[in-house]
Amino acid sequence: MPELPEVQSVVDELSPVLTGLKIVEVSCRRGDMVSIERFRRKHTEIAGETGAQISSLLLNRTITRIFRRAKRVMVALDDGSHLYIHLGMTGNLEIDPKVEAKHTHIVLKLAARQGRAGKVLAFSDPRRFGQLVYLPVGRVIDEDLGPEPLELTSKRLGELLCAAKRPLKSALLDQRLIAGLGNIYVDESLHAARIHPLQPCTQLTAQQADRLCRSIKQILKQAIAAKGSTLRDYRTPDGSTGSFQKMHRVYDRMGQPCHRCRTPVARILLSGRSTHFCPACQIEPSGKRLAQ
DNA sequence: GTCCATGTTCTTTA
DNA sequence: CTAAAGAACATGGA
Repeated sequence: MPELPEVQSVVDELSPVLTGLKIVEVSCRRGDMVSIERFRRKHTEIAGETGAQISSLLLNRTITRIFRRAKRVMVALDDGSHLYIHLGMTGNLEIDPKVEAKHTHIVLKLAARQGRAGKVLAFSDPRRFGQLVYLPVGRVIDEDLGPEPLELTSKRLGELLCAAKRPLKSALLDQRLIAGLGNIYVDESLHAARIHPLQPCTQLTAQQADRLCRSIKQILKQAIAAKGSTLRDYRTPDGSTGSFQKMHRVYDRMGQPCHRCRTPVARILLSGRSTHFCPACQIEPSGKRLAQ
């Protein structure tokens, strides 16, 4: 479900409703959906142990701030610790769910305070690729994450990318280089910048880096304004859908005409991911390369 | 039954 | 050692 625009939309909705509220009840049904210190693919510990641990760490804490870092919904707590929710592919955060979803794994109850209503926050995720991670005080929240794409300069983007010897798309998906883009927005950004996804990073020109940087920011801003793309599962915490999927130029449009030149959109497999591009307007580079 | 899916980590290979 | 490629995770829809 979530890349940067979807996560930003979730955060924008959660923040005004939950900030300042105190966690008065934690219900963790699956210990393998939570972890401490870092995201783990699979848990080898005794079932339930981490869940109980996290529950006691969160109980009676007050939420001081909610923000986004990369694709993570970050929650700052009043003792200086943080937690984050990574939504994986199908994760969903819902406020005051009317009916409990089939795959709800963690539920936080927040008390009413200072004239503001109490709330329930439910984290559900059918595929269970997501996770709630607790970060103790002092733990770096940026570990292994590259810079935010919306804060990049084209110079920095060029430097980051030209070091890698692989297709541009593969580098753009690497969260250690740039954190927040995923399959949809990489394809859309490359199309907007008229760059071929298979182009080697080493062949990136300064002009292309500049176009790419502008395109990434423009696409992300438009997508945030549209509250993200709802392909299937994604909903904001009040249950509404995003609408940016209507503005996709290449993603999931194989065979349909390119909006710029009417050439049918192509689809290939790259880094194990579906990759969509216009074979006519996403062309080979010309000009001086940033790397040799 | 098959293939595919907005993501990431872990393992294997080069 | 590093970098790249592939498998694994798990569920559900077409």
